[in-house]
Amino acid sequence: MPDTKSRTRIQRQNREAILEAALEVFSAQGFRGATLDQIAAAAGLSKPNVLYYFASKEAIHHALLSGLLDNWLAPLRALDPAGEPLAEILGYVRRKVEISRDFPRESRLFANEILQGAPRMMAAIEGELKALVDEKAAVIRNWSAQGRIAAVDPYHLIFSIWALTQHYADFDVQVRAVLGPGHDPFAEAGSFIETLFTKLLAPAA
Amino acid sequence: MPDTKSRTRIQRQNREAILEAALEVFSAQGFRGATLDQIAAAAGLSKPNVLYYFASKEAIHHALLSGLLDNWLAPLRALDPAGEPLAEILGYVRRKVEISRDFPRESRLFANEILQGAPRMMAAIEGELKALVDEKAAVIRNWSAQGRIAAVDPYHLIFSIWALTQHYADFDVQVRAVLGPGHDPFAEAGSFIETLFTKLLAPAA
DNA sequence: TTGATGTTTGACCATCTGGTCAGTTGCAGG
DNA sequence: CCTGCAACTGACCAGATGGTCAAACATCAA
Repeated sequence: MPDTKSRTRIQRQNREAILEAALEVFSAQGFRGATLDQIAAAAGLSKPNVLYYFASKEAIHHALLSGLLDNWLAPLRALDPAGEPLAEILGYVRRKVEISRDFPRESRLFANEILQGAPRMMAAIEGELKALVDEKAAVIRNWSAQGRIAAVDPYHLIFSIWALTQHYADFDVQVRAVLGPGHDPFAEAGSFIETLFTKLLAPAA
Repeated sequence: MPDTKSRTRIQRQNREAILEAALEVFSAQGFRGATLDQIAAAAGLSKPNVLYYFASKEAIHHALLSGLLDNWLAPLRALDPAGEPLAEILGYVRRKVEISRDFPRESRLFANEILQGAPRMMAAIEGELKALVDEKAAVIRNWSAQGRIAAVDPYHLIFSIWALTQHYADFDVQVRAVLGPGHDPFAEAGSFIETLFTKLLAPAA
């Protein structure tokens, strides 16, 4: 199992193909629902060959999840304490909507993991994720205290942004089934959610 | 497989025990992740005995899902076109929060199903669910047109209620991990979400 | 060309899992 | 007490699945 830093061209290509295929399969079927044969077929490789690049099914899943966390936290990390409060929060919202639109499989992979009790991500959630949220919640609380935005619980503000944006990726089939054809769920959601938070955060008169 | 309408006391008890156990296991592991052995163990029965009451794993899952839909739609169904608009919508929100608090496993079962593309629920979603949402969306749109609440897209209003309330059931472990101890997520969420929609729906001055 | 290393595969294995079945046990009505 | 049906079980099966391995094949520098 060659996983030192020295990767040949073929190694890089095949590892990439496997991760892409695994994302497709894991996000649609969950960890236990996915099979190595499905992943191998989707990657255009034989099963033993897949296991030549990754030690186990677990290892593939783990590689996906660790690669995911940074991208997942980036939008919140970019929230600037020195910026204009409402613009910063709406910017965060917009970035999250875009991520849901452009990376729905990643969102579903994450949702699957949390739904099952986050067995393989608890550490990251209690560590990195919580630390970042704590930090940004303090920033938002400060903005509220200064009267620059309405007084809201910053944690639940963040949760509500997660809930609203991820919903459109995770429950995509339901949203589309209910809306019927001729809709662009993410575009509509974007402006709806923006309105929602604009009204919520308007400072008291 | 005795599933006529005539059920003995033991039949009722054991079927109930199996469904309860299956809800626990399916909601935590997803359909493919769950095994009959787990369900049988959780129900305190042997595997063959479980299959004496239900024809297959599929049949158990199906029984759970069909029993679920009605309870799931009830809160929206209760939204009264003749009532006071804001009170009706906030009442719907409150009912959904309570359901997330009291039936988180059912919420996760549902979430698992939708996440995987709703393979066993598409019909119900495109049928019953869509019909009910269409009906209530028309009611809400009417309220908006009359200026009794702000002008909002009624579909995305309903989606946002689903997203916010179900998030606290489906992502419970994440919410608790981030909040840390000493919190009552559902109580806090309840008042946060109520505030959110109150501000959103306030009619234009 | 050749050897060495990296890549790929068919065949195989142990285990798990949904499901079957013949037969045993329990129980209620006569 | 007995009979007949409901309830239950151990043993078993076939297919799926994660993973192994020896051997074959490709690639490339010397």
